Amino acid sequence: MEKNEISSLSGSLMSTKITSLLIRELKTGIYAQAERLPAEMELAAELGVSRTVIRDALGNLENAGFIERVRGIGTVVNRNIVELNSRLDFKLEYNDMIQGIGFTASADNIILKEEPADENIAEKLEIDQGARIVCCQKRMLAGTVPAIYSIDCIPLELFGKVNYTALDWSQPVFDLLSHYCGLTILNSLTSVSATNATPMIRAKLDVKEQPLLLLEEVSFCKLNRPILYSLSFYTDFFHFSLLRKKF
Amino acid sequence: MEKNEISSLSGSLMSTKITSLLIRELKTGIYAQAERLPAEMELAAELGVSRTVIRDALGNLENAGFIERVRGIGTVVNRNIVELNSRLDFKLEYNDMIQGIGFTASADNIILKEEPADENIAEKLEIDQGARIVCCQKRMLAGTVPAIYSIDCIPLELFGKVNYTALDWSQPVFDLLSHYCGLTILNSLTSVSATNATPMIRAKLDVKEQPLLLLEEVSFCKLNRPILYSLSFYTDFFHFSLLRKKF
DNA sequence: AAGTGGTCTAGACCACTTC
DNA sequence: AAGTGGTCTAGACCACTTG
Repeated sequence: MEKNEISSLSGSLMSTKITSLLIRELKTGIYAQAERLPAEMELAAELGVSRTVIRDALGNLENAGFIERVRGIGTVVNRNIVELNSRLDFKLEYNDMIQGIGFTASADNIILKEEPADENIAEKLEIDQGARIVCCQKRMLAGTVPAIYSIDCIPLELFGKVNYTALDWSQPVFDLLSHYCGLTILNSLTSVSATNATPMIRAKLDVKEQPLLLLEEVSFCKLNRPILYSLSFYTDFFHFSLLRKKF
Repeated sequence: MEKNEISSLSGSLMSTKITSLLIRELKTGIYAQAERLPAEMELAAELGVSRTVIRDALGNLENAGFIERVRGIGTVVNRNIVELNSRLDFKLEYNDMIQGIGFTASADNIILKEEPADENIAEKLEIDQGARIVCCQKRMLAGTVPAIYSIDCIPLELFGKVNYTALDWSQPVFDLLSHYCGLTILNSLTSVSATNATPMIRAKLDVKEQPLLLLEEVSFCKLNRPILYSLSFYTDFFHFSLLRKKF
């Protein structure tokens, strides 16, 4: 963990860089076996930043449940939570989720359409009803096992002059939005439910009796701007974890 | 929003008190219509605390998705998120969840048992396999509609000299743990899935085809100490929302 | 008594957006 | 140029836990 590593980290703010660094060190680095983190003043000195920045970063880690800070004791690591990999409260691309548990991700059965927005989608994406949206349905595989069926809807206007039909929609939608629309997804507001879905989706996911987990979500970029509406159907291939906090 | 209100707020740390205050003001108080919050220096002056504390509190609000802080612009309120009421990433007692959406909460079909912990529960609660646990099953109603079936398991030793069979188990388990064991639940690690449950549970919840949402959770008090293992089966009476963040 | 995190002061400069 | 949030300095004291 050297100072010069920090400048190359993701994130524009120093505290987010330190946050990422500490998460990495907690998961697989020099704190991979640690039950405590060093004192705030120590960390500040080691990483060459002020205690302010360290406290910001530790605050982020605490919010994510990775650590607990206790007066008089120190910064205690919560290993149960550091070691989780499929967290429902973290927004990831489908590919990253699949790779995160050690499988090769791929997509097939891709259907690309352009449609007018219905009332529901128009409201969610804050666009006019009837405005054109691009809808991409696909099936995601983990290795050879079908694991997710997704329907992603994006306002056509976000593509500007880009011809969306020429893009490779087997790529993660996050990447398309980032490369061709210059938009970065920061978070998503998600509704969770259990469903039997449609016979078509059940067939594609190769399930029989078993119900599916449905995530209906609106994804936002900077300043709460909605840019993506999606439905994702999950088989029990994934075991989603979630930290629920008292407020 | 007066200074003397602050001292009576919940939480021991000043920043958590300010956090609660600001959430209340954002939901139903003087910022209920606000698109922005005042500048940090202004808030600090108004509330009689330093900018440090304000920044801690705003950090909490940002982490919960209520606001976004932008350099050069200010603190922007995310009304979509402030106005949510059933958040899956917030840990609430069943009663509070039901009352939160405007219904009267009650419990029936209560079954109380004492059992030895099986391997799974022993591991989750960090107790010896075979150690005695108290299991309380019940059905929660929203008004007259069955909405949740829950199974709560607590290590017997936590009750010390208290005779648990004499307690009123229609009360929230949080309250029993707090009053009789002196333990406060801070958060829970939850596994989310879709299930058809058992015929008994389906019958009690009065559902036909519709699958249920299952939350399997371990609840923790201070220093990551597990004190409660529970299974909760939810009908589609609840519409759970969740903020998923990119990290 | 020593060490920890939580709060505070009273500034300062930087990066960014808006006017 | 003015105002915002992000970072920083160089301290200080308090509340709490441990030796």
